[in-house]
This record gives sequence, C-alpha cells and structure tokens, in this order.
Amino acid sequence: MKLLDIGEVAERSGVAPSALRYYEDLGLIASAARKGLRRQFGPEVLLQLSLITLGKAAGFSLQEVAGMFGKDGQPDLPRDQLHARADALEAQIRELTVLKTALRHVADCPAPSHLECPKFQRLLRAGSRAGKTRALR
Amino acid sequence: MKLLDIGEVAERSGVAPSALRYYEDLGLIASAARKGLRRQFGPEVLLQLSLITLGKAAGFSLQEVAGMFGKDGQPDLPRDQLHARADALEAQIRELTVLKTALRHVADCPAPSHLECPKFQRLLRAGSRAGKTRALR
DNA sequence: CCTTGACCTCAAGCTGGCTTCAATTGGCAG
DNA sequence: CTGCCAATTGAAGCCAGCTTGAGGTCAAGG
Repeated sequence: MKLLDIGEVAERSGVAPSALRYYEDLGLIASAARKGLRRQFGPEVLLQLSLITLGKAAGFSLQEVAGMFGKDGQPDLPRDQLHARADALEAQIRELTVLKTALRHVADCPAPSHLECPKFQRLLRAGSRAGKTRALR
Repeated sequence: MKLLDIGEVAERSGVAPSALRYYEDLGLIASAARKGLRRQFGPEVLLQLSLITLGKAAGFSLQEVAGMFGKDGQPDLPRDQLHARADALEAQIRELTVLKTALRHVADCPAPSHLECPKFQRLLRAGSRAGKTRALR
C-alpha cells in the first residue's frame, strides 16, 4: 500500500495541508503512519475527503459529518438516524428550491414591488414553513 | 400604518432582537422610526426577514443575501446575475441530492465497507464533480 | 410622580473553520 | 556530508454572525 505525503493529499483532494492537520486533530481522518515527523496518509483518505467535502458543501458542520461517517467512512449512526438526516436534507432541498424559484421570479416578474406580489408572498410563506420544519434538527 | 417594537418583530419573525439590530447595522433592514430611543419597524420587515432567513438557510452569507435583495426587498442585481445565482442554487441542490442518496445508500446497503462499494464510489465522484462546478462562484 | 421593564449603545466575547507565523526537524538529491 | 526544502508543532490571528454584559434611557401604568 502506497502512502501519501500531506502535500500530495492536499494537491489531489484540493484541501489545504493546514486543513488536513485540522481534520486529523478533530479525528475526521487519520494518518496511517509517520516517516520521521511527516504524516503518511493511506489512499482511502481521498475518498473520505470527498465525503467530508460533500457534507460540508451540503451545509453540515464538521462534527455532523463526523457523526454521519466515522473516520473510516463507515456510518456511525443507526439506520433510522441516517434516514432522519436524509429527510432533513430533503427538507433543505425543498427550501433551496423555493429560494431558487423566488430568485427566478424576481428576475423575471416585472412587478414594481415583489414584496407585494402575491405569487412571491406565497413562495415566501412556503419557505418559512420549511424553515420551521428544519429548525427541529 | 402600524409600527412594531423590536420585541414584537423578534417574536413574530423568530429572529432575536440582537440579531435584528445587527441586521440593521449591516443595512439589511431599516427601522421606520424611533419612539424615544426605541426602533419602530414597519410591517414589511417581516417579509424581508423571511427573505433573509430563507437565504441564510440556503447557505448564503448575509452579504450575499443583501446583494440579491436590497433592504427594500427589491432585486439589486441585474437579471442575468440573479439567474446565475439561481443556477448556482441548482448546482447546490444537485449536490445535496447526491449526499441524500449517499446517506440512504449507507443506511440501506449491507456492504461491509462503503468506501469500496462501487455504487457508493460513483455517488461520491458525482459529488466531487459537482463540488468543482460550484467552486466557481 | 415614580417605578418598572423593555429598550438603548458600545464593547467584548464566543464558535467554527481554518490560516499564518515562528521556530525546528529531518528526508533526500548532489 | 551538506544543504535545501517540505513538513512539523503550538500559539495566535481572522472572519462571520451573533450573544452577552454593563451601564443608561424613557414610555407607560399605577
């Protein structure tokens, strides 16, 4: 098994070395060994980093990502909790969709004041309902 | 037109008074008047706050939200930029969908190691591609 | 008129997620 | 063997987005 220098991991994953060390501190990833002082990472960290990056992009904190997938990339949570996460994601997706629609509406609707446009208001109300649902997590 | 005390706005919108003052500092909302020292808000701030809350939930910074909708709730950006925003949102939605699918897969697939499951790897690669696209904004 | 309590301002503090810096170590090419 | 250059550590710093605290104001009810 070939091991990777932190610099190489950084380059391949697009994650800065300082961030990688930070992740290691937090226990999100683990280095396989040391060569002298230097961390040597196994190739699997690249996949784990994809997972982390994806989770972050999805708006989860590092702690939350760590909770979903242990540092081995295995799920740490029971199935029902994972599904609950997925449900929360679905809710967030609905919210984003509302915002997207609202944005396109604003871009296209020639009404003078959007805050008074009934269509727009409906969109917003839908959004705030979604927000409340999501607040539960 | 009836004006609202900051406490009432807080209660109705679910946004803390301190946050409301902070938003005002940033120019995201404006108080219509003062009664003595006390801010008096027009009722339209409630709608504006929906917008702000929605934008935040969608992962935009306050600055970005401010850019999408001025403090009057009117679009501040030219149409094409608004559409560009909407496109970015669509990309983010795709990412979230990938994560959601990955999560459900992890919850349901009985494979011993997900990082080695081909289905899962495909999901992740799709996700990292999306991530690169989105990095452009 | 006096008290109460919601509001005010300004400054400092906090969390998350890193980055930067200074001082040091050590792998490896020549 | 030498010297370079990448990597190491620990502490400090930075930004966003608020919250908290101290000390002050004032509108309204009794």
